[in-house]
Amino acid sequence: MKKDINIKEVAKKAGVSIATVSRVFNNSGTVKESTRKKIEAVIEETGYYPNVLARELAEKKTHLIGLIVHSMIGEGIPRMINGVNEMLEDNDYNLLIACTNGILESEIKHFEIFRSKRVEGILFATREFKEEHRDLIQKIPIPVVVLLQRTDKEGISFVTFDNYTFAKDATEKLIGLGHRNFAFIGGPATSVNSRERQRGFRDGLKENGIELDTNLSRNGDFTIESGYQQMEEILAIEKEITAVIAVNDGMAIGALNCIQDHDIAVPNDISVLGLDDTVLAKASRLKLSGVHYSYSKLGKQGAGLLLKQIESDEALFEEVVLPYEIHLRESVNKR
Amino acid sequence: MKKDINIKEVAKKAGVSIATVSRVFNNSGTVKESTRKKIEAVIEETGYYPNVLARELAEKKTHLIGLIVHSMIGEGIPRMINGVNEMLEDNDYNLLIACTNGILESEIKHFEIFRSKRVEGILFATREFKEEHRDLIQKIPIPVVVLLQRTDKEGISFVTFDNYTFAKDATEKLIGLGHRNFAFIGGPATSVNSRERQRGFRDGLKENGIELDTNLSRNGDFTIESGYQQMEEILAIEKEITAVIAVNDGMAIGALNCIQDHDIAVPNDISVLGLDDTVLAKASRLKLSGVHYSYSKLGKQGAGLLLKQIESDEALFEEVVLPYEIHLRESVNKR
DNA sequence: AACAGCAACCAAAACGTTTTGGAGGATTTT
DNA sequence: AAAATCCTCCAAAACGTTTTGGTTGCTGTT
Repeated sequence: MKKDINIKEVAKKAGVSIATVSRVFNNSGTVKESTRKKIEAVIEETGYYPNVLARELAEKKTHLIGLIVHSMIGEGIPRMINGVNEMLEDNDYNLLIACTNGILESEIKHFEIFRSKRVEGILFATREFKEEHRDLIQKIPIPVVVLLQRTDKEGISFVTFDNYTFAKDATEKLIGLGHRNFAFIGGPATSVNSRERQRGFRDGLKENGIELDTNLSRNGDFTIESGYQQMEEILAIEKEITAVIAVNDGMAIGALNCIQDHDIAVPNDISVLGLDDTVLAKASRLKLSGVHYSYSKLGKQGAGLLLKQIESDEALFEEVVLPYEIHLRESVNKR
Repeated sequence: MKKDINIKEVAKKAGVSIATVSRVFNNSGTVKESTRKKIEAVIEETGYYPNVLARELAEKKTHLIGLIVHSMIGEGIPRMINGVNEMLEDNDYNLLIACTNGILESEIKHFEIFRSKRVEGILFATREFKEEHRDLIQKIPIPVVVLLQRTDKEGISFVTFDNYTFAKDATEKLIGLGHRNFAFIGGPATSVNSRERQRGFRDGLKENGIELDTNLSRNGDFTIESGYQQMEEILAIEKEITAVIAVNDGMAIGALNCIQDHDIAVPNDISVLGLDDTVLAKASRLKLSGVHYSYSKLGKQGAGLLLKQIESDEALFEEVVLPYEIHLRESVNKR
């Protein structure tokens, strides 16, 4: 370890007190032009830069935000982090990141680490928001904003997409195009967001008086392969369907490929839609339809909300639900 | 701000000195069982947890690593971060992240912020490693490991993939399959990694005595659309090619789609290979060939190397080049 | 009986800042 | 000419730890 020069040495070299050096560095208080010049010269000469740790200790402010996510993989979360980052950068905060793989113990551990690191606020994204999370957050005396998940109106702020609504909306768009025979490919039962989308889909059908064979609502694991696999099984059961909705693009692409491999025409025989909008949507020759929502904006707004809570003294509580857009592209047709 | 209880109060409540409380908390030194119990009871009761800032100030250790990346977008970097994270977690370090969009001023700024935050080491990924970066790193008295880029043997450690070699290797694989007429789709000239791959491709041809019409070596911008576009232009120039290599999957997919839209058979007429291996490779019905390398391992090794440098006193210098695998899938055929 | 060694603890220094309460001198006001 | 004000600066306290150097009293050795 190099020994860094500290404020005391600068003060000595400049023949002033450390208070004056501090004032010069932070532009606070009044300092005579000549002494300021002198101090600045010493700073320049010595390459002094302040020890932020000491400053933070004295100020009781760290300008640090903690972000806890369950995964880094996929298109969404990195974009979200990007958004968070932008907002923090604009406000001179720094970002501490932890990835938990959705393991509760790891989540708890990182809440504690972050707390003892004195972060000023925490952004939290998990796969499913549970009781334990609520308890955890309510026990912690620093602001927390939950991302990508509702918190069930318990005074914990969140910003998320409305999975239920856009899934229902997309379903109804297809119904509006004349579709009546649907199949659905959901994600693993552990994913709340997938369950919500599935619920939206079901309600969309129900409210339009359309029955669904429960065998035609299946669960994959978000991969392209599982989309293919589930579609294979759907086709084995029932060939009369005219539209397939998958909760994500990967499975939608898998389903699309499967259908085409069966020499069934997309979109003329079967329309395909993914409740998602990743690069995959534009990868195939036949552009996939889907729902677009901005993870980057979500991150930005979440961070903004958190900063607002940090500034404010009273614990304010806000729920933000972001908009979406349905993009019908080549994979969808009128009936 | 809540007032947190501090070690002094704990000491008072337990009727001991703060030194003893510190010893109990850190399991250092010897403490009588009975006093330990008493102190632990007070800690439990008050919910005391230490102020890491103060500890770090006293210890002159932050257990903090800074990661500076030029972008969060894409499949690679998030995986890399994941790898970094794993390694750091195992060693009880925390991760501070900044994203610069490749802007030099932003990079410099974050080096300084991180330094004054007293990070113990910095992982640095940039689009192109320049003079300025070398100067920057050599001026800074803390260990730095560069990721995804060579540093030109100047005592700055790095861990990267060997873009040149795998590109050449892949090219020669295709030559081995009988291909003689190539086209190439590179990235923007600003991307070193793309340029390296292009160089590998060229040398692969040259060493096998194959000429390349320079019009058939083109540059896109990494997007699917630009791959399509460049392929369109290639086909307009010369239809006799039998293999196309693109520096990334996106452009390879674009090229693939374009070729098929021209009713040219892949792989029978033209083989397609991307020097990459993202989800896109498995998205189309016809699985794309490519080169696989693990970003996650890169992150992990980079972080490991950095930690090693932090532990060790002498400035050690290491260059790590990670292995790759070439996957020939459906998009490639013998000639 | 004198002393060495050790367990258990404490007071105070050190870490490097910001901030506070004043002090000294110059300048303005009355 | 005295009083009030302002500018400039300083010494010291505060932030909450870890660590150092010692002290105390006890045990065992010679």
